[in-house]
Amino acid sequence: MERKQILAPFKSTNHVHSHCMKSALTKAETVCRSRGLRLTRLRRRVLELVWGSHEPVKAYEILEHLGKERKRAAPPTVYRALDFLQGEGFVHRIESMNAYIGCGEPGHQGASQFLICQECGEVAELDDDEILAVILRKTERLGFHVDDQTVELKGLCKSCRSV
Amino acid sequence: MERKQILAPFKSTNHVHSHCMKSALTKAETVCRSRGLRLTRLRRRVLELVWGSHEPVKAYEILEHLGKERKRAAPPTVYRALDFLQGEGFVHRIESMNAYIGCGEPGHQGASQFLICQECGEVAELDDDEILAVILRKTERLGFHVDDQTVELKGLCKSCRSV
DNA sequence: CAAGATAATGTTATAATATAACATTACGTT
DNA sequence: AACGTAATGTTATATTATAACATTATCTTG
Repeated sequence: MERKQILAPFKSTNHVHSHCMKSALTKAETVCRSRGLRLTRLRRRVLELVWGSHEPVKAYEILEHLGKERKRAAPPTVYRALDFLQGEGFVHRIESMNAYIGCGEPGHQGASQFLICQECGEVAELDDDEILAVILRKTERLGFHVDDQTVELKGLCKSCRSV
Repeated sequence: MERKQILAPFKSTNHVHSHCMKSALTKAETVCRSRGLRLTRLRRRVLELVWGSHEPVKAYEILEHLGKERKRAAPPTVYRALDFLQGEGFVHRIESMNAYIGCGEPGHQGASQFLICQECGEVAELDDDEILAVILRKTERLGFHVDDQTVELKGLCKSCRSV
């Protein structure tokens, strides 16, 4: 099977978000089980909160939510959970926004490219062979070895363009 | 003349840094004059400090330097100067590091790709046609219109690989 | 099961990064 | 010189993130 290159498309208007979230959580559970990791109640809840939308979520927004549910929550609580989720490929950090987004293919370890709509805020995630290939080709020519890529593209998604 | 695509290469060991800095400042002055902008003493000094090395410089590092030279300096002093310098294409912000680097082609308005060596810290800057083209091609296919790209590639530069 | 080891979370404090809002100064124009 | 605008100064505070140590939960093994 060919590798999936559009990990998360922009959503259609009739997309049922609860399905995305549920599917992501189930996938994360499966991956954790197979990797011998603990998707604790806290980590699961943080993952859910990140998956609350297809827009990047800030650490302190998550913190606020948690604060309503438990006695209180301090920043390390959230940052540690996010670190775990990031490390396992369940969420990604959008560097240019200091925010987090659910991974379209939970547990996926490749290099992603993010398309961020400045109008609606939604983010799509690609793992595009050709983009990666050209980046590697051009940088290798300079003797550079890429370990980690940050590719964040801001602009307008299809639906926002046509409004 | 073909457009320059390597705006700032990794430096050779015998590179004379004062020349880079001087050339960047001169260029910035010229560009400001032609755009009717004021490269004030403060802005010039901040630009110099960013150009102090080929590694990204943090806002608060600049602030500290300024603090030694003037009575005191507050954050807005630095951030405002950086905003100006960024806006005119004299420095770039490296999003994944919260830091700033001199633009290899001061005043240049294109989309850059940054190669960041995790060993020596040095940054090279590209404005690569092919990378840009593939990104535009693949995103346009999805109906997405790119306004702004962040491409930051972390890894090992040639000299650090061969050590 | 109990005891010890390890992993996860809680807690307190503080560091690092960035901006808002308003006051003052410098500069260009007439 | 007077005015308007741009730049900088100043104070306060918002936002983002981590260090360090205490406690609790879970796992492992005797």
